[in-house]
Amino acid sequence: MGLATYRKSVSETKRAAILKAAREIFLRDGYSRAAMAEIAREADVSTATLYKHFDSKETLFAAVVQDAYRETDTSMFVDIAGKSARTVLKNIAALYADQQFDGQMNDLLRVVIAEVPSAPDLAREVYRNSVLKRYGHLQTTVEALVARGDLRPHDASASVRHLAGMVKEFVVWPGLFALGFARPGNMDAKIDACIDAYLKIYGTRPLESAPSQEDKIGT
Amino acid sequence: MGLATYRKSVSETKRAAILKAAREIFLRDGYSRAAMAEIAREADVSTATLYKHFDSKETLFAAVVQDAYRETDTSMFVDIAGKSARTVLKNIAALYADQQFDGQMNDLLRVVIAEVPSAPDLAREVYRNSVLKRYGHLQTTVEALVARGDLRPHDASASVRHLAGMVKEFVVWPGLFALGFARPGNMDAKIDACIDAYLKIYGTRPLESAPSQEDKIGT
Amino acid sequence: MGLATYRKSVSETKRAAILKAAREIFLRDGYSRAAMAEIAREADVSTATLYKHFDSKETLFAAVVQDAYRETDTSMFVDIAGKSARTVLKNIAALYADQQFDGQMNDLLRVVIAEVPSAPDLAREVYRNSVLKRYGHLQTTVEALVARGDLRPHDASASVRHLAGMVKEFVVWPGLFALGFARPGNMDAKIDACIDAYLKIYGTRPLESAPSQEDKIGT
Amino acid sequence: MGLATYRKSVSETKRAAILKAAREIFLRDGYSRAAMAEIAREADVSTATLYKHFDSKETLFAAVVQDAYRETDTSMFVDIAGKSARTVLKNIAALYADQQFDGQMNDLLRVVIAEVPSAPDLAREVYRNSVLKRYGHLQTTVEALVARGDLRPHDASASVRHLAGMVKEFVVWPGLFALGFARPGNMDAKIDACIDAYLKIYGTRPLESAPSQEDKIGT
DNA sequence: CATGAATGAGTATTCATTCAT
DNA sequence: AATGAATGAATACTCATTCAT
Repeated sequence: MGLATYRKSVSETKRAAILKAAREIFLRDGYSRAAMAEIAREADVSTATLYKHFDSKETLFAAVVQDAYRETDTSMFVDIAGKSARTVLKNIAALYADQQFDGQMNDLLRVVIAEVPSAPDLAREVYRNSVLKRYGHLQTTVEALVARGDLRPHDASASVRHLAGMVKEFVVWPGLFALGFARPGNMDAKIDACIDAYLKIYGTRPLESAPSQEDKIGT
Repeated sequence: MGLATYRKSVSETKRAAILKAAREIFLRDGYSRAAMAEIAREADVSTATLYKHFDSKETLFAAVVQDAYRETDTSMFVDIAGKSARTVLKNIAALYADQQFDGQMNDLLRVVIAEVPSAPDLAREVYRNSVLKRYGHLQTTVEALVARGDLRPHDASASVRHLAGMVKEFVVWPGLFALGFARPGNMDAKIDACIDAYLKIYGTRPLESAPSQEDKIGT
Repeated sequence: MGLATYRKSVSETKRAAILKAAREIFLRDGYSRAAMAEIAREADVSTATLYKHFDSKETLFAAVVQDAYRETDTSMFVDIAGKSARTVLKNIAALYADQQFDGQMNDLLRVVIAEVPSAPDLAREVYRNSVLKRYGHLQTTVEALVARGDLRPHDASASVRHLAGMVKEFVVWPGLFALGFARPGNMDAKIDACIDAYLKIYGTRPLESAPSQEDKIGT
Repeated sequence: MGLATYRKSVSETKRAAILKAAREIFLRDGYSRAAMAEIAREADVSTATLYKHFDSKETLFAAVVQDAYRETDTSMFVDIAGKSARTVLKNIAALYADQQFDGQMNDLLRVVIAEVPSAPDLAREVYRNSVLKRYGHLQTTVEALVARGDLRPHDASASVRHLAGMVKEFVVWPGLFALGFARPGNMDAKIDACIDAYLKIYGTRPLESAPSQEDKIGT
């Protein structure tokens, strides 16, 4: 049994190494240009071993994507107790931005989008499990804020998408068009401005602790 | 000269046929999977003729993209005279949506995004000439509405991106994750909701002719 | 008839332009890499016109070669009257060297040799009409020198090849291995040394006007 | 390790088969006309395997050339002890002729020369490692003969090239102009005549064991 | 169980030659 | 007679996947 355990752990190690290498290569080269042989070399395993773990290039890619989203998707629940609506929303947005930038989510998203014609199921799954699931979390939070009286009653399912759309405009969209798009210095101010806009519509208080954001916003 | 004219017209015809076929194949298969031979066959020319017109696969793809954007980018100026802010913004949004859906812009965008690692210049150019240029047009219009007193004075360069972000969330974003994403039936209502949100923040009048949109919005 | 003459002269002009362009391109790129389209462009004619004059690439190449050799092969007769054997042989060798270097003969030779597998007849013809014919001329001259008593009686058909072999070693051989091999500064001294060696064997006089060549020769 | 050894031997076998096939095809068709697919077929491997062993057509060709010269270049040292100058030189010349004819060196040389425009480095290397190196060996031998008193003191670096030039005239030169030029029956007599000429200039003894070569020489 | 050599189908690109005007 | 656009066959090279050891 000790042997079996040992073997299993070795196997798991290799699997992790393959996933790491594959992520790197897929992100750098895109799906089509990524070569299985290079992934194997980078992971320091033989191609045969690679195929022992993942049936095909497609399977491997799907695993890379799942793996990347597994790290992120649960972490967006926040405790609203003792925090203003603004603070809560800012925290969530900051978390989201962190994930996009630090986890190379934009690069990954780009590859997933690229493979829509040949892997439509994967893209749909990513959309559901990542995009829509986040909206769900956000909506739950927003509804809690409404219940607490920090936000006016409204259709939260629509408002969260408005908010998300505004934030993505700065956090995701430019990253789709450039490799390695990094967090600009004024990112926080831009996100603040989105939340301000949101609170102007749905907030119950005049403009709680509103920073004079208008002068900070430029391009 | 008759000969030259004849040849030119034949050549133009073939060029157009190639572009059409290339667009179709690129949109269907993505860049990497698209085969020059198939494009040639679809355009009913030989591969050599194809290469007479376009130096390489990359060049051809760039031409397809330019071609697609040429059809759209000039058409977003609207006359605001005699129209309410809401009407003006709705018209622009509708125009944008039309372009995205009818011109297969989402599919094209996906392919451009896919090629960021290998054709970063093309992507940057698309981002500039298409995305940013549209924001410029929209900003001009918004500033005119401000000048007319329909909107409150504000940083229009930021607000147009907020508006665009909200609209894209419904018009573009889902289209990146699915082949042939078509305009959903409730698209107009969703766009209306975005504009309502925008006018709630920047509008000068209470809520001019506001439709009760909230009950129409679901998923 | 005036018209016919005009046309003919135009045609001849074009033919000459094609030959000139073809020679240039063939010498620069070799046979296989030379492109008919580029030759036509360089000659400022259409490809169709090119094919009107020369049936095929092979035909054109053969014509280029014939043309090149036509300019040179008749000019090696020299008048021995009033000149020493040394002077006569030096003149001939100098003439030969001039032809090889100025007429780009080495480059041409290289292309002919390259095409032996696909154009054996052409190579054989070049060998006969150029190499062997020159030997014939040289032999005639040598026999005249023998008759005059400047050289000892011997098998001139063999001796001329020995002389030619020695000279080629310096004049032709290195040129086959390098593009654009130019006449080195010490070429004359090297040729003199070959002729000295020749005269040591076949000369009748001790060493008529022998320059102390040994110190000049190095590599 | 048994596995590694096995694989290595299989790999070496394939590599050798590829080199053999490539040599054959290159010699037969020349560089440009030779097709990698045909070489692979002839070697009974897939094209991919071929490319595993040799990065490109150029690399393969260079390897073929190196391989051919590796077989020959070390073998030209001869022991002069107890042999007359004539015998020594004859042995060397015979060795050289054997290499040229048996090793298909003339055919190979032709292909190398053909590729001068596109692979100048390879040609230069062949010239240095093969042509010039041989001259060096020959010069060493000649200087030993001078030291022993069999040849008169002279500039050996020049004289060996004269000798080589004379021999090449018969052994190499015609072979460049015809595919599969084989050793003619009178080759030995022709080579003898070259050595006779050489000894007439540089030999110290009247004409040791001189065969009456003059009647044997024709064309 | 791991290996890495071998596969063969697939692709972008070139070029000698023809033909409708 | 001259044009130059069009052809289609040919070719170097790549890569996901398999299999004998």
